[in-house]
Amino acid sequence: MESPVTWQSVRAESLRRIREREWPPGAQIPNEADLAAEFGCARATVNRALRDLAEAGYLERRRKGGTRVVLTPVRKATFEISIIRQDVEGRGQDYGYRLLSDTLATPPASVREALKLSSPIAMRHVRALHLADGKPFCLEQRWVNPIFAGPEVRFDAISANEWLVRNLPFSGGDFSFYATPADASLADILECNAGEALFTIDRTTFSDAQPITAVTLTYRPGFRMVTEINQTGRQALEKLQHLAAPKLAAQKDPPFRI
Amino acid sequence: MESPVTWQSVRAESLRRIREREWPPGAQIPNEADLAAEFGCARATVNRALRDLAEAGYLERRRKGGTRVVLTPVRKATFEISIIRQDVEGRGQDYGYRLLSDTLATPPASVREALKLSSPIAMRHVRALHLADGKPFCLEQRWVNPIFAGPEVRFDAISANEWLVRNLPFSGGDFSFYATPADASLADILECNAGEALFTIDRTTFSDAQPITAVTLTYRPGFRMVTEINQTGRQALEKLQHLAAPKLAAQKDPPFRI
DNA sequence: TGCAGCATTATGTCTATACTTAATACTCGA
DNA sequence: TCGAGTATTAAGTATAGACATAATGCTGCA
Repeated sequence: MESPVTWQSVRAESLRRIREREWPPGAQIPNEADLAAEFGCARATVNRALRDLAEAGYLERRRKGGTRVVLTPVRKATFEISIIRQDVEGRGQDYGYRLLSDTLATPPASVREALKLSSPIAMRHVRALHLADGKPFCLEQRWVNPIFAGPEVRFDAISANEWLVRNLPFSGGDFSFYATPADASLADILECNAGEALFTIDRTTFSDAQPITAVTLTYRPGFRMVTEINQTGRQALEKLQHLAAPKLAAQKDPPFRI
Repeated sequence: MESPVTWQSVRAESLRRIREREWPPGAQIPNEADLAAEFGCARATVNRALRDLAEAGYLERRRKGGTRVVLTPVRKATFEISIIRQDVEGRGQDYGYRLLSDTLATPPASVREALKLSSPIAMRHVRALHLADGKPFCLEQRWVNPIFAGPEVRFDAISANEWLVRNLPFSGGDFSFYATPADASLADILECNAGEALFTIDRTTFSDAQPITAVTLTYRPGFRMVTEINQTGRQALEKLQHLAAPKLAAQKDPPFRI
């Protein structure tokens, strides 16, 4: 009895050919129908495998144009952005939270621009400190559109970070990551020296073009954000050995957390 | 004539139900067969749509357990890691490159550990500066395993970054991002003030458990790494209107570059 | 009561077939 | 020679049916 050729095994074998330059960078590979015939499986199975490799950045596919190995592979790294409490607890540390201020004010031009606000409406300005093992971990400075979280929503027991993720999930936006020097105020809050280099994340969030929130997260000195490369790893290699004894194979998406 | 129900339209309608809490967080959703019947399509089509939403982090699926909406959505941000030259050119700036040093030396313990080297073998230590519009953009400090790039490979015209990506692509590894203060040497090279906060990336690369390289990329002050959230966007909404008039729909993966 | 083992169930996947769509390549006429 | 229009190609997707697999949960025995 022949065990079926799985799409993972087709992916594994294809990846081996790419890695070992049997299919060199820039080259066109055989079309799905031919590969299906070679592997002894249905075209849909080949399609699934090659589509996966294309999503991972190994191949480029075009209708009629066929499939080719990318010239300069653009590797993809994926971050899982979890709420800060989960992040701290995931490090095995005690999580703490302290609301510093919560006022209504007109955001500065930079924030209005990031949120694509034409008129200078008043927004909630929330500042809060996240603690790990009792020590400052991350300062959250946030502008919240009061339409989404009016004054009845208090951020003294639960952070705006967590409230928003729980209550307005599934929204879009963008991130930017950079380094800032600690000014006197930041140094005071994060209990570090003025001038220290701090890892910082800016994030804006929208719901269907409506601005929800803009936040700056400033982490304590020494913080690192870690991820693994999107390595289509090692699995399902046994299946195609009658073809070419694949050495490496495939596991999907082992992403990381910040 | 009935136009066929596409998997994108099923994804769009499902996403709408998630967003509008018709399928609230934590709830179990109907099984594939039922949804296929409801939507009037094949189960495979529903499978494709729900699998996509699961990959995007909206749903959790388990055999026999069924499919449920995740409680706290862990958003995924995807970076495309391109070579530095492409990154600079993509900003519309002139790219320049200068090799600073290229020696053989024993890497320090921290690097040996990151590369999982048991014995202190000699590696190539390469330092080079990437320029944008003639000004320092990024300092590359790299340890390269000479097994993969011996002395015959020169890094004076093409950067190690680019040579490795072109010649040893498709390898795995990990990243970490953090902020460092500029010491005197960094300040000198990057033409900034000592003590300035610099965005830094550490990266290690392996090929099948063999260490290839460990690199530290230190960017000039003001550098920002930008990405968009993995927003399953807006498309293919017209198809299921006889069902429930979806408002939002789906476009896949708009990732960014560093 | 407790647990081993089996029945059930929902997702995962493969197949074969058909049709759609994007894009290249070719043809033919100006 | 060029360019418009058409034929062809390869990927994209839908479908029905079948079987595989992982987990749950029930049953019955100890």
